[in-house]
Amino acid sequence: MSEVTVGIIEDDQIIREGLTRSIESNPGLRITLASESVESFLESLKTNNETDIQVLLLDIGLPGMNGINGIPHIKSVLKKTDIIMLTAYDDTEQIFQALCAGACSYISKKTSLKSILDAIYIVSRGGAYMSPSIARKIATQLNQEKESTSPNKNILSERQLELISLLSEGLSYKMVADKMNISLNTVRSHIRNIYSELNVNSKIEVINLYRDGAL
Amino acid sequence: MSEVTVGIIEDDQIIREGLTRSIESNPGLRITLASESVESFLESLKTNNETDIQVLLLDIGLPGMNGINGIPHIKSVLKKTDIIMLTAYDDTEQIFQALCAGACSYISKKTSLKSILDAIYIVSRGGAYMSPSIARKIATQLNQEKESTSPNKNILSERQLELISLLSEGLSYKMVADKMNISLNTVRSHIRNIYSELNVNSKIEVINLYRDGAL
DNA sequence: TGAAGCATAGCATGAAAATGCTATACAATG
DNA sequence: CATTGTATAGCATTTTCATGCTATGCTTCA
Repeated sequence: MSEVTVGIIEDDQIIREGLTRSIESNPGLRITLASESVESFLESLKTNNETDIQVLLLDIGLPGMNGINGIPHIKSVLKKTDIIMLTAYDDTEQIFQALCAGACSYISKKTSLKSILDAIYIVSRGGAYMSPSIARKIATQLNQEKESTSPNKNILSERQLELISLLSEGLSYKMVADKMNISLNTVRSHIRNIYSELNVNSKIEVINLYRDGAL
Repeated sequence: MSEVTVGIIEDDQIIREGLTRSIESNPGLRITLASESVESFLESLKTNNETDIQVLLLDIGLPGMNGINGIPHIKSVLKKTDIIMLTAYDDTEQIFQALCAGACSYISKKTSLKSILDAIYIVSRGGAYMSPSIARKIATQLNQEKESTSPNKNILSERQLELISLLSEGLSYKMVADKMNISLNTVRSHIRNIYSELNVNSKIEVINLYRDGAL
């Protein structure tokens, strides 16, 4: 397997050069561009006509544009580059913003150098790396988002939910009946019961509730 | 540090017993309960009055209630237990459902035994473990909620999107027509055009695309 | 200036869904 | 042992949807 090309955007010169040295000392990795801000990074890309960056280590706290806001700009030029956030801030909000903006991994600066190198390799192979504490924050956040005390939570039976799940895939009553091995009329009965329990009167409304995790 | 107590719910006897042996052979870990279904697990908890399970390995494909649907039931009894999904299915939808339901980690059954043991330790210390490929799926999913990789992105006009938006709220054609101040037949025309542009043939499919941010 | 795209509108028809009833079987529960 | 809840099933009716056509007025753009 050929070399993995790596970029760095990090404003702290000591950290940036330390990372550069560590990465360069690794035979499978090569730094193609290291900058101290998103702006200068994008400019260097243009002037050097450099596009070979498979993995980018990106700080958040930067002079000028911050790392998260910079992601769309970077992605618009380097469409195939995978971005690893490498940052001191690791609160849940920032993690989510970064991932939603297009980062594929998020690592705390406290992480060992070895783990950072591991992460680069993992990402270059199409994976993503999340440290245990960050993975936990993601899990906790996801699980709270739908922990809503919806009044409709748990009022439907397993069978009813199964039926809704099929409906939500776009199946007709007839297809649902076949798939669940029940008659078309039974599907209708279930639907009637579900509608009256949820106080709705169309498939769409039920599916919206289902997809919002309200059931 | 004291022993980590572990539970297992897995219907395949060979896998269940293999895991049990591997875990028991590890001095820091102890199996307190291994069951072949959520139902029998909950029952055993009751009859044995067992509540000491710090980490639970949970399969999805189980007889009776599936693992994801079982999470709320388990959590209602074992509030402090951390759940690791250990399963053969690893599509994005399932991963998200599991995490949203309250699992803190998700591991493919293809994962090495060592990684599974690592995951148990990590979780018991308050972290979470995501394999590279699963972490990547999570990152991709989060970021797709705003990205436009879909071939259907931007192929619909403003007016068409407005119409879909109303449809997705559960309005009928008639209600949409009133709200948009156009005739019922015009709504039909729009729908026809939308269906042919998206290559679908039902409201549900369009709304699914719309809600997935694919339009 | 003519083609292309979009929004508008109509008519017609068969398929699917929503809704009104009733009814049986089984398990759990008080 | 009667009640409640759930899953099953049937029939009938009205409404809504999906889809086949055609057609006009308005931009935009080559």
